[in-house]
Order: sequence, then C-alpha cells, then structure tokens
Amino acid sequence: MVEHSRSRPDALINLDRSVCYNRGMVAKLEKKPSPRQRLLAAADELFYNEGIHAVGIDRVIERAGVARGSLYYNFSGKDDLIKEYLLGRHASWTGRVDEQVAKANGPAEKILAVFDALGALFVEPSYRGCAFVNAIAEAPVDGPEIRAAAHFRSWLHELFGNLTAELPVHNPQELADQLVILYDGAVAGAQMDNSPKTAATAKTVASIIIGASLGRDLPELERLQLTAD
Amino acid sequence: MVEHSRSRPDALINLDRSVCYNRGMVAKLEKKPSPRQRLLAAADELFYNEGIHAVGIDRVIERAGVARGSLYYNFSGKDDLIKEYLLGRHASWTGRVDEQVAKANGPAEKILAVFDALGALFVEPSYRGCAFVNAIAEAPVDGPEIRAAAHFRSWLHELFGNLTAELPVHNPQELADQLVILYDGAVAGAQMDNSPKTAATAKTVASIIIGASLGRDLPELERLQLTAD
DNA sequence: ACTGATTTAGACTGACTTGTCTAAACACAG
DNA sequence: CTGTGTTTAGACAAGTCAGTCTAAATCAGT
Repeated sequence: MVEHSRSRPDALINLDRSVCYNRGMVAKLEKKPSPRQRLLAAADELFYNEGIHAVGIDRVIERAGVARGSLYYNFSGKDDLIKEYLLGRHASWTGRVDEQVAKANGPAEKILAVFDALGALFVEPSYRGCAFVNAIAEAPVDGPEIRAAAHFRSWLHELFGNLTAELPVHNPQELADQLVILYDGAVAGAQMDNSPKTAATAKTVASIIIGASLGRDLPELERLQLTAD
Repeated sequence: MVEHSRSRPDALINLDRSVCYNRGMVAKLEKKPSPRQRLLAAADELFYNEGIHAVGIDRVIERAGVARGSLYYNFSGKDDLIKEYLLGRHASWTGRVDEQVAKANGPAEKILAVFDALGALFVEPSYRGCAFVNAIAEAPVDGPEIRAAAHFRSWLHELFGNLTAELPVHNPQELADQLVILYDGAVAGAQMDNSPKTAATAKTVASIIIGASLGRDLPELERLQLTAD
C-alpha cells in the first residue's frame, strides 16, 4: 500500500524556501518547484477560481504539469489536496492581516487596519470571495472543508476578540461580534456586487460602533468618527 | 407552464406516487402536485442543502418521484431547473421580507424589520446560508446563477435604498450601503458559525448607524440605541 | 556507482454525469 | 369514442469523475 503524505519540509506555505540552487546549473536560481508545490499552487488557483467540486483531478495535474501518480504519492487523495489548499489560504490570509494590524498604532486603529487589509484584498482582480465561505457552500457534510472552515472562523473571532479586549469598552465581546458581521458583510458584498468599496463602508461603520462602545468620550475615536463621515 | 416555483414544504417529503384515491373524482384538495411542481420542490431542497453541482438530476427525479423524461419535457435541462430554483428562492424570500416590512410602522422600524425577517430565517433548521451566495460560489462563468444572483442583489440594494430614502438623513444611499453590509454579514455569519444571533447583532448595529445618520436627535432612535445595548 | 525514494506516462476500472431516445401508458378535451 | 398532450420506465450514448496499477525513468544521498 503506497503510503500517504506525511508532513514534509515544504508542506506548508513557505513556497520560496526550498529553492535549492544545488542542481548542477549554478546560474539558474529559479529552479522548478517540487511536484507537491506545483500541485498546491494549481489546486489553489483552480479550486478558488472555479470551485472545488467543479475542478477535477485531471485539471489540477494538467495545470501543475505533473504526473497523475505524483498527486497520489504526495497526497492521499483529493480530500487531502482540498485540506491543504484551505490550510494554505488560511495561513496566507492570516499572515496578511497580522502584518497589517501590526503596522497600526493603538487598539482602535488596529481594528480598523483589518478592514484596510480587506480593501487591499478586494481590489485584487483574482478576488472571488472568501475561500472558506465558498468551500462550505458546496461542501458535503463529511468533507474536509468543515474542519478547515471552523478553524478559520475561530481565528476570525479570536482576532476581533483580542483586539476589542484592548479597548476600554463595556462589552468587548459584543463589539467583537459586531465587527465580525462587518467583516463578513464586506467580504460577501465585495464578491456578490463586485465592488471593493465595501471594505471602506464596513470600516466606516466599524469606527462608528467603536465610538459608540467607547461612549464617544475618547478624543481619538471622536476623530475617527469624523474622518469616517 | 407558467407556474413559478414557490418553495412548498408539502411536496418535499411525501413522494409516494400511489396515493391515488382521488383519481378523477372529488377531493381536489389533496391532489398530487404536477411533475413540474414536484421537480421544483425536489430541486429546491436538494440544490439548497447539498449544492447545485453536487446534486445530479437522477437525485432530483428520484426525490420528486418523476420519470426522467418528465424533467426534460418540463425543463430544457439542468440549467433551466437551476434558474427556476433560484427564481423560486428569490420570490419566496422577497415575499417574506416585504411582509415583515409592511407590518412595521415608521421608516426606521421598517429597516429594522428586515433584520427580524433574517432572525426568523436563521432559526429554521434547514437554513444553510443565502442560496445566491452559495450558488455563485460554485457557478461557472456562463451559468444561469449569475443572472439570478444579480437580480437578487438588485432587489436587496433597492430594498434598503427605498427604505433609507424615507429617512431624513443626509446621505440615504450611504446608509443603505452600510445596511446591505450588515445584512450580508448576518447572513454569512449565521451560516459559517451556525449562530442565528447574528440577526440580532446586525439589528443592533443597524439601529446605531441609523441613529448616527439621523444625528441622534430623534427620540425614537434614542430609544432604539438604548434597547440595543 | 549503488540504493532507495520520487517522478513519469499511460492504461484501466467502476461509478457517475447530462442528455437523447423509444415505446407504451395515461390524461383529458372535443 | 378519438386525438393530442403528458407521463412513465428504461435503455443508451458520450463524457467525466476519483482512484489504482504497472513499468520505466530520474532523482538524491552515500
């Protein structure tokens, strides 16, 4: 029985790390990625753009330029590939958000920075909605999408939960729930209406409810409300 | 042939085609629905619960208790069935929202009534997210889902656009955009987190931003903000 | 150069997909 | 009753699906 994909060094998202220049040709820095990496890249593109169910294995291996056997050597099957695809989306997006949040100063600004990250995402021409929302929409009840989506949602709630905990508000958890709704609404609206401006609109509402939660007596939030209008 | 698909729970469960104690005689009340109606009911249930792509027409005709040929006699193909399925979802939901809104008194209350309708929807055990968001997630670029979803989004924007136009606010269109985001966020969050309370949370935020748009000087909205906290 | 791990190309299975077609039965109106 | 429109059961085509398997080639480490 051919054994499956155990966690190998290039398994995760660091796609650029194993660019080994040890392959005879010294001048060529750009070595072709491993079949596993090419499969993940092809799956990411195809699954996200056309839907998981609509893309067959043959399309993935063709796009990756990889033999059929390599897929089943590196992954246990399509479900495994789906799982890794969603794990990659999770890691990629959380990294971008964390980076954007880290650059902001102050708890309220860090919250608003999340919506800036959304705005940068929405303007990308490849944007086609939240990969996890889309995956859940077509997922079977026992599919690998369920776990991955639950993992992602935990991250999202913890993100706003941690950020609102830094604010001197009466009920930070309630504020976090409200911000999650704004996040989800911006994500869904940007896809359904093909309008990236939902990020800015959600950010405006976010500044309003942050101000409302703070009782509107903090000068920094007063300014936020003004600039939002 | 003109019958449009109202999502009717009656034809969903009883598929027995041999309950013909009413053959040609009286008892027109309990007459079996037409094959077309049974096909639409079966498609509505299966497409919504398991995804359009994941459900084959064999599953639909089996659930409807209808011969294969009847499907292609009443519909031009699966795409036609998908189109009618989404048209039915559109009509059913807009009817429910209009009803709920009509019962409310006052422009602000009518807006908040939309979120009450969402709350009633989310607590239904069959709720599995917005049929149009789910359909778009797995739709091919030339699929019938695109048109249907665009039609639905137009309705949604007009709904809040018309409601906010009744309010004495400075920028009703901006408020409408914000309310759409709250609507979308409640819908997405209720599905992804399996928590119907997103409707109440979104309603709270809606009352806040309505109050903010009104300048917080209307007594009715002051009360809304208080009860929301 | 030897060895084991990995990749390749392709045949192949069995199940599933949408859609067409046939032949017969049924429904109902004139 | 007859004729037209509708439904039924099932076979059938042509394609796609995920997954297995073989046999040879190529890789990397020693």
